[in-house]
Amino acid sequence: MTVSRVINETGPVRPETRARVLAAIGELGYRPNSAARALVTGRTGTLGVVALESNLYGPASTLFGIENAAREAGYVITISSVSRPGRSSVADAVESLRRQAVEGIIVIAPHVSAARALDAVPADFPVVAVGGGEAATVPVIAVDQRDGARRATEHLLALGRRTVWHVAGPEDWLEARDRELGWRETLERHGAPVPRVVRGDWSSRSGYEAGRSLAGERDLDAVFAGNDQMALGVLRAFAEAGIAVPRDVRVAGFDDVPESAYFTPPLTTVRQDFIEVGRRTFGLLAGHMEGGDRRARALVVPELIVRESTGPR
Amino acid sequence: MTVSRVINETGPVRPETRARVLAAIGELGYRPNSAARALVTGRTGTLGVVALESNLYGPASTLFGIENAAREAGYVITISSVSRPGRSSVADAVESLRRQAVEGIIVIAPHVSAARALDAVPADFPVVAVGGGEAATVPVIAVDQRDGARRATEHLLALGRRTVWHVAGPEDWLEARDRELGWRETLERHGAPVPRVVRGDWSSRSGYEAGRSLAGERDLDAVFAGNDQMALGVLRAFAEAGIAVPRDVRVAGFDDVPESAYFTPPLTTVRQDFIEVGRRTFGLLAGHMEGGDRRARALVVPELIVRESTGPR
DNA sequence: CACGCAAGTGTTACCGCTAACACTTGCTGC
DNA sequence: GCAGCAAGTGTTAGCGGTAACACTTGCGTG
Repeated sequence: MTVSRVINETGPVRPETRARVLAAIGELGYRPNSAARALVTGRTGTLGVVALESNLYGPASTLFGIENAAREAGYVITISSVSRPGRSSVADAVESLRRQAVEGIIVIAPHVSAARALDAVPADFPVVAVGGGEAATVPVIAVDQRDGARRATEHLLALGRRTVWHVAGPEDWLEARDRELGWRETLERHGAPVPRVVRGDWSSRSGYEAGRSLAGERDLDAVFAGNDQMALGVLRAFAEAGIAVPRDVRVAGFDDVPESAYFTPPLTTVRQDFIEVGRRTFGLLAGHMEGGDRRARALVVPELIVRESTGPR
Repeated sequence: MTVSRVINETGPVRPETRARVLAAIGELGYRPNSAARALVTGRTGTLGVVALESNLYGPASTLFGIENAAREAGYVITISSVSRPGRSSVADAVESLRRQAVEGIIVIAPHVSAARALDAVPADFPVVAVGGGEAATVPVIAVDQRDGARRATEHLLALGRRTVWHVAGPEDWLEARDRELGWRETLERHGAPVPRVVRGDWSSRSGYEAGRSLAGERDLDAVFAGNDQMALGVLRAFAEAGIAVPRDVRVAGFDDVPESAYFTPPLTTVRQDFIEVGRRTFGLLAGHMEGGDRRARALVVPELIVRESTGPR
């Protein structure tokens, strides 16, 4: 019992006794048994993260932001990855984490089906979604995708472009929807014609194919790609087609991956602060665990980074 | 007791009884308490991963490969991230995971200081390192960096280049050392002069600076960059300096990140199969946990991917 | 000088599960 | 007809901590 008091710093212990306990701990290599402690206290000090098994820059960065904030608050993180987002796979991951007795769960899967899977989680269990959409029944933190898309689109229009074409992400990704929506709204508000949407899957390859498809269009003078990887593919396709960027066509992306400043040409893009997203996500979960509102929302504002790909050159 | 038997499928239970138990479980929403189970069995079913807090493509991919293999084997993964590799930070992360009573630890930190931190782990505790160097006192799995560097360098020499310059990664990274070693050995074996090494930090920015520094060199006709991000920076610097790739200088990278096929020009690079590394890492740890050899080693062979940046065009 | 009280330490019970063993039942084999 | 055995189920103890309470000691107070 005295040992317990020394370790947890609860209750009074004579300094000399404390020293003897600590000495014995060092000598014996004693390590408290976390299972026994969890059993009696009912707390595991563990949070679960459902992560998409992808190297997409955003999700991976967010994961580390969460881990950081959680560690500072004394929690450890258990991950359960999901190869493709889907209602049942996300539900399975959540169930697997709950069996591990995590105290709360963060879902990084900005996907329509993931949002649906979370509806099934009991209201008294703390779950938070990153980018989970406005209709979610759990607290959601997100970067304001619509606003970011608006900024990029307005930037292109302000350069005197007649309209802006869009290479969108997969239709079942909420972020792709919001970016497309922000782009469309902005065009309409400015009275610009809304061209057909070319859809990719976030990969550079799909951006390349979109770029080849766009290269044949007349009246093509500005392209807003749904992320930087697809923008890279577009740049590549245009280079092969002899279309000069930014002279003939201006191109913008989304995310500001660290490489985008070194594309040919350097890419104008919308920066998302993923580390901040991670930290705020943890904060939201912590609030939820203390009985906060299930309808809590947090928005992170993105920032337009202007580089040569839309430059006046 | 009968419930325990049903859940764990140990011992005989009459089918009808099993059905009733399962029905009750469903009805009550019963979930076994993992802490209590861990307490009595002495097994937590948890593995720890010490990961570098970075978006480097390799480590993140490896992490998912490990998670996948571990999940299939019935383990869950707890991560402890480290902002910068160092003897004490890695040791802290290991200690933090051991307090969580993980059954084994995988360290993804191919860094000299990480290797030293692992020497301090007791021999009877299962630890495996990814890319931990040959001198490590724990089992190590690694991609054969020297061989990959050799392939890239020989490819450039075979194109009739007089010699190959190298943009190396940080000196305290084992992978950077091995790639540099493979490059140097190959030049020496072919009787080619060994130019000065330009060193970066894996980032595109550092590659760009290296490229600017190289752009002033005479006799520059081939560059082997330590990873694809730095190669991208080199390509950018050369483009700005009016050096045409591959016509004037040929450039190769390392990693085969998905974007490298869409660089300008598409990048010749050395592919590492990180998912395979992750799977084999888990396998090695599983072997270690069953009392395997602490001196076990596993090598994954990389593959040269030839694209336009070294092309004959 | 008896009493109350705080500091410091110890005792007991219990968290929820499973290993080990005990018990009941029905069948097989001689 | 009974020993022996397997199937199926129950009982007991203990994993290693902590909450709650009990106990001793020394001190200040009326």
